[in-house]
Amino acid sequence: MFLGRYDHTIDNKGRMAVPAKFRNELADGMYVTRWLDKCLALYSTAAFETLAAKVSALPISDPNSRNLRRIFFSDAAECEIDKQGRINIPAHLREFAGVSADDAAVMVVGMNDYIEIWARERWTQVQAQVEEDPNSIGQQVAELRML
Amino acid sequence: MFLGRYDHTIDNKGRMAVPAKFRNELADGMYVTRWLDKCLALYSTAAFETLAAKVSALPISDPNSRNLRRIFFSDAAECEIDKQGRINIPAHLREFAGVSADDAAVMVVGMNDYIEIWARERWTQVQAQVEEDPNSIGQQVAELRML
DNA sequence: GCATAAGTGGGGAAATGTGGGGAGAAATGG
DNA sequence: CCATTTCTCCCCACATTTCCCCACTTATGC
Repeated sequence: MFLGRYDHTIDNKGRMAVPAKFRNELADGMYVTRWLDKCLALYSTAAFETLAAKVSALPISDPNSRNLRRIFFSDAAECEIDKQGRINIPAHLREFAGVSADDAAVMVVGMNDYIEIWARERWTQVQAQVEEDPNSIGQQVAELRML
Repeated sequence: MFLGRYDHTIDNKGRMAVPAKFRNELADGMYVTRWLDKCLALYSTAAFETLAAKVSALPISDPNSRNLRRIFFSDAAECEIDKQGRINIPAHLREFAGVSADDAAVMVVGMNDYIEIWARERWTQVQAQVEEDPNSIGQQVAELRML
């Protein structure tokens, strides 16, 4: 279960520290790929394979399904963790997510069954956007509790 | 069943003592997250997992659902209790609840199936608000009897 | 009043996040 | 084919944070 958010950096060699609390669940390897809303997604091997199967099962006749499949697979990369607990994010993914600058600030966000990696500026925007919403996050969660 | 309220403090390391009477029910672990009215909620593992499953089940195709999910999981944290019966409240949650000052005063409130954590000032405000409106509580209780 | 438990504070060891150097592999150009 | 450059990976080093343990004070119960 990936929870919480962590302020990290991607150094000028493209390395990013994986939050220590996430490493156990990623011990069997991990995969990074591009994701919706201009962020990156990091999956454990098991989760990635499950998701890959689901994406592959989408009807090839549907244009949206084809596009999702393209996004998902074409930019995916396996990540290996070094002795300092860091992974290497491929250059094209760093560019996609807007974290290609030297020592770029990123937010690493637990999403229960996967992890999202955001340029910090974009993350604060998302957060601000949600806070502004009159139908607040708390309210929506409260409604979910009732179900 | 969580009952009663307790005057506690969060020290400058972010640690807060869990009321002794709550510890039995939280023996299997607990999770803290943001909640309505700028307070924090503390759940038992079972209760949190139920809620997390509901949030995870929201459709990823909807941008609002994606953002809801982001905020929910990014502000949640598993809490481990130390030998003194304390838990660590993550910094971003302390800020959210207005208890980021050193040795901040908090109110820990039993809410039957979960626990609320309040900055003491905010708690007294809420209480005062209720006192000002003597009819409302009686009225609501009366309405509840109808159910 | 005494014994036990509960809440609070602080010190020290270990883990975490980050930066940089250097060996080796891969790519480029002659 | 060789020499040079570039890139990747591994290791070490440092600052900071986190975690664990011990000690003290207050509250509770017999």
